Amino acid sequence: MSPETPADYEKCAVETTLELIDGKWKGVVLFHLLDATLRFNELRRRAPGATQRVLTKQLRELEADGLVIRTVYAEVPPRVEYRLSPLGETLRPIIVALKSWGTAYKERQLGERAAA
Amino acid sequence: MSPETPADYEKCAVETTLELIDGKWKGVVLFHLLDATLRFNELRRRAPGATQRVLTKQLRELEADGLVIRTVYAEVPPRVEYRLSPLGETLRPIIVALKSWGTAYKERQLGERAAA
DNA sequence: GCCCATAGTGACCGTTTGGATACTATTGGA
DNA sequence: TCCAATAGTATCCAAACGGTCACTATGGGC
Repeated sequence: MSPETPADYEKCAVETTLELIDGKWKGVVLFHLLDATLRFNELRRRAPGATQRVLTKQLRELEADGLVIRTVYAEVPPRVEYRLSPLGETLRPIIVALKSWGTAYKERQLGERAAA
Repeated sequence: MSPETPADYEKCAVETTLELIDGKWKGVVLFHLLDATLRFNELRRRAPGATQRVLTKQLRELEADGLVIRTVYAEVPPRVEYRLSPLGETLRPIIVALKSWGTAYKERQLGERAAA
């Protein structure tokens, strides 16, 4: 891990961030938690296509990485809420940037397809 | 793919971007191409750990997605140069943001470990 | 004639990732 | 009494991903 050159060090930093937000549904989860605290099934509805098992796993990873806070209420039926941690909050500009870039990219593609 | 709600649409946009820059070495490659046009082996040196096969594959994906331009010179020994496309250039603020966030994250972790 | 360098490709393999499906506990309501 | 809802687990499976190793073409230098 000791950086041989400054370039090596900086390279790793890009990867570090990507590893944390990489996972098929993590982007979706983080994006929706920007606006609100959500319960498990609310997240499921916002990530249609994600199975329970996978969504659970990704949420646990986000929690383990300190980006998301999971709060369990001792009720029946169970209630579990997910929200961004302060650290997760610092990702906000990045998530927003990813979203707007992706939107522009998709629109560009539509334009190209229309032209063809 | 037709969005059922605005939220669904926006979610996909985050994923769209992540899918393009996801890949173990794509972040590294893009980061280094921010500064310079690089030959294949120059990129290899900046991504130590990536094998030829994998690096080639990721470069081809970046090329196919229109983020990177690959130029082959008919020389011997071969010379192939990689540089950001105009579209890839538009990722610059995101790459820079990922890098600085990752740097801060790693420093934070060092601080925590030192405190423990 | 042989080796070097560059920028790959091809065969093979193991791990990780995500997905399908079925199952659980608890309690309030019909 | 039986069913529904929530937030999961458990088990099994397929595909994707990355890694290792060997191999290629070409022309210049020794």
